Amino acid sequence: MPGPSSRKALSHERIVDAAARAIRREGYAGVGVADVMKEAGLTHGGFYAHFPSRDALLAAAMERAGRDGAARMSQSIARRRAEGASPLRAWVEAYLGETHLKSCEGGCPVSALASEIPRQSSEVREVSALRVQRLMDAVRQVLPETAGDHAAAAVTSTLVGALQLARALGDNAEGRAVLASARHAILDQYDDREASSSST
Amino acid sequence: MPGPSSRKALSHERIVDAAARAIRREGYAGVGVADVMKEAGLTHGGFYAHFPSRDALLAAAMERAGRDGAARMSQSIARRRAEGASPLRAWVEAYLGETHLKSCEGGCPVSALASEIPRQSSEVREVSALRVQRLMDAVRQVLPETAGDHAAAAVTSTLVGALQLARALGDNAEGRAVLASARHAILDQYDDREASSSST
DNA sequence: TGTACATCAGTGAACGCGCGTTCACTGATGTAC
DNA sequence: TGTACATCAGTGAACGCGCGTTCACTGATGTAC
Repeated sequence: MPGPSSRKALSHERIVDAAARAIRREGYAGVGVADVMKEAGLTHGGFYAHFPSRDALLAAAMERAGRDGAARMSQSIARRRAEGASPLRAWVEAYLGETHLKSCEGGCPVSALASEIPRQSSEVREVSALRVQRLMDAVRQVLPETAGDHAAAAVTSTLVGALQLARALGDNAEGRAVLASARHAILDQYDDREASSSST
Repeated sequence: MPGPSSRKALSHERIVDAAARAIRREGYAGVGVADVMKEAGLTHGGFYAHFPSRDALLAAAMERAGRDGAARMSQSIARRRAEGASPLRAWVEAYLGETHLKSCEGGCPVSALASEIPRQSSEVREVSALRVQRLMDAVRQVLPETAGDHAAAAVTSTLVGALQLARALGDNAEGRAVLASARHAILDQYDDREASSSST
C-alpha cells in the first residue's frame, strides 16, 4: 500500500508537472507523450502505467496548471498588496503585467489555451471549463461590491483577451500597449480608491 | 499568361477558401494539407504547385479568414443598423451574438485562434498580428469620439476574451451568460444613445 | 482546318518521420519465513 | 540475519498510422504553322 510519496507517486507528480508546463508553452496540440516523459526524467514506455491515455494527461495537466498559475499569481499579488495597492489593482496589475506576458509556461492556462479548448475531448473540455469558472470566481472576489452582476465575466473577458492579443502582437511596444489599455480601462471603471481618494 | 480566372487561379481560390474555414474550425495545428486539398476537390500531390509550404498556406488562410469574417460581420451589422441600433451596439451585438458563438468556421479568426498565434512560424504570426490590428481598427471606428485612447484595445480585448470564454464554457446558459455580460459592460460604458437619450 | 508539339495543372505512389500505444522484459524493492 | 520469492516501476523495441513533402507521370489545354 504505497503512500503519496512512494516512488511511483513521485514520478506521477513530475509527469503532471512537466505536462502542466508543456501545455501552456506548446498548447494542447503541441504536447507529446514522449516529450513530457523525457522532461520528467523517464522513458515514454512507462507512461501508460500512470495514465490511460494522452487525453487523461492533458486533463490532469490543465487542473495542475490552474492551481500552479493561481499560486504564482498569489505571490505577485501579495507583493503588490504590501506596496499599498487595492485588491483589484494588485490583481489586474499581476495578471496584465509584463512578467505574465512573457512567461506563458508558468502563467494562467486559460489565457494560454482558451481558443484550443472547444476542440478538445470532453474530458479536457470539462476540466478546462472549470478552470474558466474558477478564474471568474477569483475576479469576482476582488471586484468591489458596487460592481454589477455582469462585471466578473466582463472583466475576466478583458483580462484573458488582452493577454492573448498582447502575446499575439509580440513582446514589443504594441503588445505592451494593449496590456496598459486593458489595465487602465478596468481600473478606471472598477477601482474604488481610483475614483474616490476620500478614504485618507 | 493566365488571368485571375484561369483554371489554376480558381483552384488556388478554392484551396485558400477551404483552409480559411479549416483553421477556424480545427485550429492551426488541426489543419492538414491533404484534408484541405480534399475539401477543395483536389488530391494532395498538387499542393506544392500552389504553395511552397504548409505554413505559407496557413498565412494565406489567415488573411482570407480575416476578410471573410469581416464581410460576414458587415452583413450582420447592416441588419442591426437597419433596425435602428447605433454603430457600436450593432457591432457588439453582432460580434457577441449567438450566431458567432456557434459558428467558429465562418467567424472572426482572431477569436478562433488567438492563443495559438504565439506558437506559429514568424510568417503566420506576422499575418495574424495584422489581423489583430485590423480588428482593433474596426472597433475604434465604432467607438464614440469621447472614448479615450485606450478604449479600442480594451474593448477589443473584451470582445475576443468573451467569445473565447463563452465557447470554452460551451453553447449553454453559462456560455451565453458570458456573452451577455460582456455586451452589457461595453454598451453601458461606451454607447452614447444608451447613456444620453437627449438626442431626440 | 488540321496536325504536331509544348505547356501545364493535377494525379497518385512513395519517402522519411514522429506520433500514441503496446508489450515482453529488467532490475530494484519489499515480503515471508 | 539471511535466503527465496513476489511485486512492481520503469525500459526500450516495436506496431500501425497519418503527416508534410517529393516526384515521375497523365491527360487536358493551348500554340505553331
